[in-house]
Amino acid sequence: MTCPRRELEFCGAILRQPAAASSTHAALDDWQHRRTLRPGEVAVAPDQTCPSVLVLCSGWAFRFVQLQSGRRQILNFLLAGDLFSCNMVFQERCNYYVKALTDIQITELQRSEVIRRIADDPSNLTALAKCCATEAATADGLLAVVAQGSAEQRIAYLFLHLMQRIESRSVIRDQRYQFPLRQQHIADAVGLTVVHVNRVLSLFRKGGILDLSHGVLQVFNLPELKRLAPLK
Amino acid sequence: MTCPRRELEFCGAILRQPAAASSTHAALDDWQHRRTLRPGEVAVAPDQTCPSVLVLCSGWAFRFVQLQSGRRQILNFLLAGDLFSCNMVFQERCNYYVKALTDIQITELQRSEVIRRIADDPSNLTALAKCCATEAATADGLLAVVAQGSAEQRIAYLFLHLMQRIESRSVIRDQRYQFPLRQQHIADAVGLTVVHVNRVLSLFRKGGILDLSHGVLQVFNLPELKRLAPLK
DNA sequence: CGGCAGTTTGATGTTACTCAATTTAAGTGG
DNA sequence: CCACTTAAATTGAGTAACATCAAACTGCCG
Repeated sequence: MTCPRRELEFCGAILRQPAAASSTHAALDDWQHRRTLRPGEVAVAPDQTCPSVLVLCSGWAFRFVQLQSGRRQILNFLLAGDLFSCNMVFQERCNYYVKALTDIQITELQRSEVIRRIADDPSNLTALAKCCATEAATADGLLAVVAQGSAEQRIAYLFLHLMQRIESRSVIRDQRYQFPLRQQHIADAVGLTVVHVNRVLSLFRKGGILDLSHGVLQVFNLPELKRLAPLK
Repeated sequence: MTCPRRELEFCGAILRQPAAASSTHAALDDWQHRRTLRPGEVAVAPDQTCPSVLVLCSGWAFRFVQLQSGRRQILNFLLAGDLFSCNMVFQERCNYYVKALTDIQITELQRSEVIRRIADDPSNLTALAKCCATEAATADGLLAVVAQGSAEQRIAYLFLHLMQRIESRSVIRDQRYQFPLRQQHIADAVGLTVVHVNRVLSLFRKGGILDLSHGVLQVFNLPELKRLAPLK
């Protein structure tokens, strides 16, 4: 469709390419299916079994768990091409929600077919492994910074991390990034309150480091931002 | 050796069983190797390339990252049978430390052989996937509780989580668990200071919930402990 | 006995939370 | 285009949780 070529990116792309030596696009359509969601709509929830492997194909989404205290923890943000999670390849049940942040398109891949392709082609297995490794490293990094860092460090880290991921997908001009996050999302991702996130963002703005508004992140002082983030 | 049968547990056991239809134990010895470490010794560090897949075979260890602030974040604790991390199966380089908490034995598996066995037997792939899924879920859970929970909730969660894992490996009597953690380790795992961990532990003790001393965790009021932990 | 690592306790400081109100931005229907 | 509604961002004041600093205490080992 209007989907960019990088549609399935990391794991996804590599899952798609080595189809059984049949026809190119026509044959693919019967094991993959497209779905569209509006902002705020839930793509998967922990109680439902999910028969297919889900890949975000355009837009932004986020994966989170709901705590019984009423709070939620955003585990990560999903960008175009991201697998919802690597577990999804092998597990029917997931223990998290995925919600659309913007308008999104998601691709549903038939699980059995995905597994077959992985078993068939070792390079696919390697690709999946790389995907798992990245996912794990991301989780570790966020844990470390949330557990050990100050509010400024947490937010700086989150932004840098997202910036890198966006950069790997598209060309950035003038250090401007499309950033459809609300302050509440940032808060839920790094374990702060919205109010406090707001204060830190104000500080960053006044300090000439960056400005996030109207869904656009603009970085003025990248070195300073990097200095704040405690690892990487 | 003196290693219990559950040596390689989750992934490990399944990696070992389906050897190429050759002899049983004699043939295995040439692709796996045993190493012994004392408490505090480092098994792997981020800068070194690691030619083999490492499995903890006895004792306790922990995986952590060192932040430039001087703090460290313990990512998880390793029990007998645990793979150091699932990434290790495919990646030579790891971006974390693993350090012995007690006397430990570790098994080094030749990576190429491990990969071959996974590729050969689909059930091994499934086992590895299950291992990744568990690892990811664990990471997500810890992140959520560290980001969103109070000091008491964090510690309660960590303890419950470790208790479950110990239970899955051995029989527990009287709610007594071997727990070789120092308070510093708890602090570094859940993002608190030692002093504060100490206070919370005192509270738990005075509240008749549990007592951790001399390397033994004894739980008196399990329901209350569970009530504290915000998820699971 | 002295030294060391770990634990415990107290006093004080600071970060980040809570509650509450105001302002701005973004829609929506007329 | 303008009144009306709603969601998001911003600001202030008071508070609670946790950090920091410092010291004393414990058990252990040489």
